[in-house]
Amino acid sequence: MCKSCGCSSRSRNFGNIERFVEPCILLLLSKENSMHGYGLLKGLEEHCGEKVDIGNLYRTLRRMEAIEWVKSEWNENDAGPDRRTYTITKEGSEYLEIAAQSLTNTDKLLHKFLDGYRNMNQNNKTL
Amino acid sequence: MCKSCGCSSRSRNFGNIERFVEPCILLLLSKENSMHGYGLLKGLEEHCGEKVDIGNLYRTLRRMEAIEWVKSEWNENDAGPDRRTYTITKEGSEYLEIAAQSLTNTDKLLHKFLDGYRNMNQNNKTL
DNA sequence: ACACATATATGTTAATATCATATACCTAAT
DNA sequence: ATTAGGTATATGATATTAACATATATGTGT
Repeated sequence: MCKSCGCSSRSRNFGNIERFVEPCILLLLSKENSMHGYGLLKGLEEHCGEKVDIGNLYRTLRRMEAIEWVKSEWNENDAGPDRRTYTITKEGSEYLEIAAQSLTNTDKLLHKFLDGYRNMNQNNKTL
Repeated sequence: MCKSCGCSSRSRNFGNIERFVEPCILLLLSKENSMHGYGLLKGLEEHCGEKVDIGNLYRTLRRMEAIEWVKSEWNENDAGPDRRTYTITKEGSEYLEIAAQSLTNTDKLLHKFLDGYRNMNQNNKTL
Protein backbone atom coordinates (compact mmCIF):
# COMPACT_ATOMS: atom_id res chain seq x y z
CA MET A 1 0.00 0.00 0.00
CA CYS A 2 1.33 3.36 -1.02
CA LYS A 3 2.22 5.60 1.92
CA SER A 4 1.86 8.85 0.07
CA CYS A 5 -1.64 8.53 -1.28
CA GLY A 6 -3.12 5.31 0.11
CA CYS A 7 -3.54 3.85 -3.36
CA SER A 8 -3.56 0.16 -4.18
CA SER A 9 0.01 0.20 -5.42
CA ARG A 10 2.56 -1.72 -3.40
CA SER A 11 4.92 1.14 -3.85
CA ARG A 12 6.22 3.19 -0.99
CA ASN A 13 6.21 6.39 -2.97
CA PHE A 14 4.16 8.50 -5.21
CA GLY A 15 4.30 12.12 -6.25
CA ASN A 16 7.56 12.83 -4.47
CA ILE A 17 9.85 15.26 -6.17
CA GLU A 18 13.13 13.53 -6.59
CA ARG A 19 15.94 15.00 -4.50
CA PHE A 20 13.74 17.95 -3.57
CA VAL A 21 15.40 18.09 -0.18
CA GLU A 22 18.66 19.31 -1.70
CA PRO A 23 17.44 22.67 -3.01
CA CYS A 24 15.42 23.04 0.19
CA ILE A 25 18.55 22.62 2.25
CA LEU A 26 20.40 25.11 0.07
CA LEU A 27 17.58 27.63 0.36
CA LEU A 28 17.56 27.32 4.14
CA LEU A 29 21.33 27.71 4.26
CA SER A 30 21.06 30.76 2.01
CA LYS A 31 18.65 32.38 4.40
CA GLU A 32 20.13 31.26 7.68
CA ASN A 33 23.80 31.49 6.73
CA SER A 34 24.74 28.33 8.65
CA MET A 35 22.95 25.46 10.33
CA HIS A 36 23.64 21.98 11.64
CA GLY A 37 21.89 18.84 10.42
CA TYR A 38 19.48 18.44 13.28
CA GLY A 39 18.46 22.07 13.00
CA LEU A 40 17.87 21.62 9.28
CA LEU A 41 15.56 18.72 10.06
CA LYS A 42 13.19 20.99 11.93
CA GLY A 43 13.70 23.92 9.59
CA LEU A 44 12.82 21.82 6.56
CA GLU A 45 9.58 20.66 8.11
CA GLU A 46 8.49 24.10 9.22
CA HIS A 47 9.88 26.27 6.50
CA CYS A 48 9.69 24.01 3.46
CA GLY A 49 6.85 21.72 4.51
CA GLU A 50 9.20 18.83 3.81
CA LYS A 51 8.98 15.77 6.02
CA VAL A 52 12.50 14.43 6.03
CA ASP A 53 13.90 11.10 7.07
CA ILE A 54 16.76 11.81 9.43
CA GLY A 55 19.04 9.16 7.97
CA ASN A 56 18.32 10.44 4.50
CA LEU A 57 19.09 13.98 5.60
CA TYR A 58 22.52 13.22 7.01
CA ARG A 59 23.47 11.08 4.05
CA THR A 60 22.31 13.81 1.68
CA LEU A 61 24.38 16.39 3.56
CA ARG A 62 27.51 14.23 3.27
CA ARG A 63 26.81 13.78 -0.44
CA MET A 64 26.31 17.52 -0.87
CA GLU A 65 29.58 18.18 0.86
CA ALA A 66 31.36 15.64 -1.35
CA ILE A 67 30.28 17.54 -4.46
CA GLU A 68 31.01 20.84 -2.70
CA TRP A 69 27.59 22.44 -2.59
CA VAL A 70 28.09 22.86 1.14
CA LYS A 71 31.02 22.80 3.50
CA SER A 72 31.01 21.90 7.17
CA GLU A 73 32.99 22.21 10.35
CA TRP A 74 32.62 20.68 13.78
CA ASN A 75 31.48 22.90 16.60
CA GLU A 76 31.56 22.13 20.26
CA ASN A 77 28.23 22.05 22.00
CA ASP A 78 28.01 22.30 25.78
CA ALA A 79 24.29 21.54 25.76
CA GLY A 80 24.68 18.18 23.96
CA PRO A 81 26.73 16.28 21.41
CA ASP A 82 29.02 18.27 19.14
CA ARG A 83 27.50 19.53 15.92
CA ARG A 84 28.63 19.70 12.36
CA THR A 85 27.76 23.15 11.06
CA TYR A 86 27.01 23.53 7.35
CA THR A 87 27.52 26.55 5.13
CA ILE A 88 26.53 26.94 1.49
CA THR A 89 29.31 27.35 -1.10
CA LYS A 90 29.43 29.32 -4.32
CA GLU A 91 28.77 26.10 -6.24
CA GLY A 92 25.82 25.44 -3.96
CA SER A 93 24.34 28.84 -4.71
CA GLU A 94 24.81 28.29 -8.42
CA TYR A 95 23.10 24.96 -8.18
CA LEU A 96 20.24 26.43 -6.19
CA GLU A 97 19.56 28.79 -9.06
CA ILE A 98 19.64 25.97 -11.61
CA ALA A 99 17.41 23.86 -9.37
CA ALA A 100 14.91 26.70 -9.02
CA GLN A 101 14.69 26.96 -12.80
CA SER A 102 14.30 23.23 -13.15
CA LEU A 103 11.61 23.16 -10.46
CA THR A 104 9.77 26.00 -12.19
CA ASN A 105 9.57 23.70 -15.15
CA THR A 106 8.38 20.84 -12.95
CA ASP A 107 5.71 23.20 -11.68
CA LYS A 108 4.55 23.87 -15.24
CA LEU A 109 4.20 20.15 -15.89
CA LEU A 110 2.21 19.73 -12.71
CA HIS A 111 -0.13 22.55 -13.66
CA LYS A 112 -0.62 21.12 -17.12
CA PHE A 113 -1.74 17.89 -15.50
CA LEU A 114 -3.89 19.51 -12.81
CA ASP A 115 -5.56 21.82 -15.32
CA GLY A 116 -6.22 18.86 -17.59
CA TYR A 117 -7.68 16.94 -14.71
CA ARG A 118 -9.97 19.75 -13.60
CA ASN A 119 -10.97 20.33 -17.18
CA MET A 120 -12.00 16.71 -17.53
CA ASN A 121 -14.11 16.84 -14.39
CA GLN A 122 -15.75 20.01 -15.62
CA ASN A 123 -16.69 18.34 -18.90
CA ASN A 124 -18.10 15.31 -17.09
CA LYS A 125 -20.35 17.52 -15.00
CA THR A 126 -21.82 19.24 -18.04
CA LEU A 127 -22.73 15.93 -19.70
CA MET B 1 26.61 15.03 -14.64
CA CYS B 2 22.95 15.47 -14.03
CA LYS B 3 20.84 15.26 -17.18
CA SER B 4 17.95 17.30 -15.85
CA CYS B 5 19.72 20.46 -14.80
CA GLY B 6 23.36 20.15 -15.84
CA CYS B 7 24.54 20.37 -12.24
CA SER B 8 27.74 18.84 -10.93
CA SER B 9 25.94 15.89 -9.41
CA ARG B 10 26.63 12.50 -10.89
CA SER B 11 22.97 11.72 -10.65
CA ARG B 12 20.83 11.01 -13.65
CA ASN B 13 17.80 12.68 -12.13
CA PHE B 14 16.66 15.75 -10.45
CA GLY B 15 13.29 17.35 -9.97
CA ASN B 16 11.38 14.47 -11.49
CA ILE B 17 8.03 13.73 -9.98
CA GLU B 18 8.06 10.11 -9.02
CA ARG B 19 5.68 7.94 -11.03
CA PHE B 20 4.11 11.05 -12.56
CA VAL B 21 3.56 9.13 -15.77
CA GLU B 22 0.90 6.96 -14.15
CA PRO B 23 -1.68 9.66 -13.45
CA CYS B 24 -0.83 11.19 -16.84
CA ILE B 25 -1.66 7.90 -18.53
CA LEU B 26 -4.89 7.63 -16.56
CA LEU B 27 -5.87 11.18 -17.47
CA LEU B 28 -5.26 10.51 -21.15
CA LEU B 29 -7.25 7.29 -20.98
CA SER B 30 -10.06 9.14 -19.21
CA LYS B 31 -10.23 11.65 -22.02
CA GLU B 32 -9.60 9.36 -24.97
CA ASN B 33 -11.50 6.30 -23.72
CA SER B 34 -8.95 3.84 -25.08
CA MET B 35 -5.43 3.99 -26.49
CA HIS B 36 -2.52 1.70 -27.22
CA GLY B 37 0.96 2.12 -25.72
CA TYR B 38 2.63 3.68 -28.72
CA GLY B 39 -0.21 6.18 -29.04
CA LEU B 40 0.14 7.05 -25.37
CA LEU B 41 3.82 7.77 -25.95
CA LYS B 42 2.98 10.58 -28.34
CA GLY B 43 -0.07 11.71 -26.39
CA LEU B 44 1.94 12.05 -23.19
CA GLU B 45 4.53 14.22 -24.85
CA GLU B 46 2.01 16.49 -26.54
CA HIS B 47 -0.77 16.57 -24.04
CA CYS B 48 1.08 16.21 -20.73
CA GLY B 49 4.46 17.64 -21.70
CA GLU B 50 5.96 14.42 -20.39
CA LYS B 51 8.98 12.99 -22.14
CA VAL B 52 8.63 9.28 -21.62
CA ASP B 53 11.10 6.47 -22.05
CA ILE B 54 9.42 3.87 -24.23
CA GLY B 55 10.65 0.93 -22.15
CA ASN B 56 9.51 2.62 -19.00
CA LEU B 57 6.10 3.27 -20.53
CA TYR B 58 5.41 -0.33 -21.49
CA ARG B 59 6.67 -1.63 -18.18
CA THR B 60 4.50 0.91 -16.34
CA LEU B 61 1.46 -0.13 -18.36
CA ARG B 62 1.98 -3.80 -17.48
CA ARG B 63 2.36 -2.82 -13.83
CA MET B 64 -0.79 -0.73 -13.97
CA GLU B 65 -2.67 -3.63 -15.47
CA ALA B 66 -1.37 -5.97 -12.76
CA ILE B 67 -2.88 -3.74 -10.08
CA GLU B 68 -5.98 -3.25 -12.22
CA TRP B 69 -5.89 0.46 -12.88
CA VAL B 70 -6.17 -0.36 -16.57
CA LYS B 71 -7.20 -3.35 -18.62
CA SER B 72 -6.08 -4.26 -22.10
CA GLU B 73 -6.94 -6.37 -25.08
CA TRP B 74 -5.10 -7.21 -28.28
CA ASN B 75 -6.33 -5.67 -31.48
CA GLU B 76 -5.36 -6.64 -34.98
CA ASN B 77 -3.64 -3.98 -37.01
CA ASP B 78 -3.43 -4.27 -40.78
CA ALA B 79 -1.12 -1.29 -41.05
CA GLY B 80 1.54 -2.77 -38.74
CA PRO B 81 2.09 -4.98 -35.70
CA ASP B 82 -0.91 -5.83 -33.54
CA ARG B 83 -1.66 -3.45 -30.72
CA ARG B 84 -2.60 -3.85 -27.11
CA THR B 85 -5.41 -1.41 -26.42
CA TYR B 86 -5.75 -0.02 -22.91
CA THR B 87 -8.86 1.13 -21.09
CA ILE B 88 -9.11 2.72 -17.67
CA THR B 89 -10.91 0.78 -14.91
CA LYS B 90 -13.02 2.00 -12.00
CA GLU B 91 -10.01 1.50 -9.71
CA GLY B 92 -7.92 3.51 -12.14
CA SER B 93 -10.38 6.40 -12.03
CA GLU B 94 -10.43 6.29 -8.26
CA TYR B 95 -6.67 6.35 -8.17
CA LEU B 96 -6.56 9.25 -10.61
CA GLU B 97 -8.63 11.28 -8.18
CA ILE B 98 -6.37 10.37 -5.26
CA ALA B 99 -3.30 11.14 -7.36
CA ALA B 100 -4.69 14.53 -8.35
CA GLN B 101 -5.16 15.38 -4.68
CA SER B 102 -1.69 14.19 -3.83
CA LEU B 103 -0.20 16.17 -6.72
CA THR B 104 -2.08 19.27 -5.59
CA ASN B 105 -0.18 18.88 -2.36
CA THR B 106 3.08 18.39 -4.23
CA ASP B 107 2.27 21.61 -6.05
CA LYS B 108 1.85 23.44 -2.75
CA LEU B 109 5.28 22.24 -1.60
CA LEU B 110 6.81 23.40 -4.84
CA HIS B 111 5.23 26.81 -4.53
CA LYS B 112 6.42 27.14 -0.97
CA PHE B 113 9.94 26.54 -2.20
CA LEU B 114 9.69 28.76 -5.27
CA ASP B 115 8.13 31.59 -3.27
CA GLY B 116 10.85 31.24 -0.67
CA TYR B 117 13.49 31.32 -3.37
CA ARG B 118 12.09 34.42 -5.08
CA ASN B 119 11.69 36.05 -1.73
CA MET B 120 15.34 35.48 -0.93
CA ASN B 121 16.44 36.97 -4.25
CA GLN B 122 14.23 39.96 -3.64
CA ASN B 123 15.85 40.56 -0.26
CA ASN B 124 19.31 40.27 -1.73
CA LYS B 125 18.52 42.91 -4.34
CA THR B 126 17.38 45.43 -1.72
CA LEU B 127 20.59 45.07 0.31
C1' DA C 1 20.01 4.17 37.08
C1' DC C 2 16.82 5.24 33.61
C1' DA C 3 14.31 7.70 30.17
C1' DC C 4 14.44 11.30 26.88
C1' DA C 5 15.86 14.94 23.68
C1' DT C 6 19.73 16.14 21.02
C1' DA C 7 23.09 14.89 17.37
C1' DT C 8 25.41 12.22 13.74
C1' DA C 9 25.93 8.19 11.07
C1' DT C 10 25.65 3.54 8.60
C1' DG C 11 23.47 -1.08 6.90
C1' DT C 12 19.92 -3.04 4.24
C1' DT C 13 16.50 -3.30 0.90
C1' DA C 14 12.80 -2.34 -2.54
C1' DA C 15 11.39 0.50 -6.16
C1' DT C 16 12.31 3.48 -9.91
C1' DA C 17 14.33 5.66 -14.09
C1' DT C 18 17.42 5.14 -17.68
C1' DC C 19 19.72 3.03 -21.22
C1' DA C 20 20.40 -0.76 -24.21
C1' DT C 21 18.70 -4.44 -26.71
C1' DA C 22 15.42 -7.85 -28.93
C1' DT C 23 11.56 -9.04 -31.66
C1' DA C 24 8.23 -8.45 -35.30
C1' DC C 25 5.15 -6.31 -38.85
C1' DC C 26 4.38 -3.28 -42.85
C1' DT C 27 5.76 0.04 -46.59
C1' DA C 28 8.84 2.12 -49.76
C1' DA C 29 13.04 2.60 -51.97
C1' DT C 30 17.25 0.54 -53.90
C1' DA D 1 15.45 -9.45 -53.02
C1' DT D 2 17.00 -6.88 -49.42
C1' DT D 3 17.64 -2.94 -46.91
C1' DA D 4 15.98 1.00 -44.25
C1' DG D 5 12.57 3.18 -41.50
C1' DG D 6 8.28 3.80 -38.91
C1' DT D 7 5.18 1.29 -35.98
C1' DA D 8 4.56 -1.64 -31.86
C1' DT D 9 5.62 -4.33 -27.69
C1' DA D 10 8.78 -6.05 -24.46
C1' DT D 11 12.85 -7.42 -21.38
C1' DG D 12 17.79 -7.19 -19.33
C1' DA D 13 21.07 -4.56 -16.78
C1' DT D 14 22.36 -1.00 -13.76
C1' DA D 15 22.70 3.16 -10.77
C1' DT D 16 20.31 5.96 -7.69
C1' DT D 17 17.11 6.98 -4.31
C1' DA D 18 13.90 6.72 -0.34
C1' DA D 19 12.57 4.26 3.52
C1' DC D 20 13.31 1.85 7.51
C1' DA D 21 16.14 0.00 11.07
C1' DT D 22 19.88 0.35 13.96
C1' DA D 23 24.13 2.14 16.34
C1' DT D 24 26.62 5.46 19.00
C1' DA D 25 27.22 9.25 22.14
C1' DT D 26 26.21 13.53 25.05
C1' DG D 27 23.56 16.22 28.37
C1' DT D 28 19.28 16.88 31.36
C1' DG D 29 15.70 15.59 34.39
C1' DT D 30 13.70 12.09 37.63
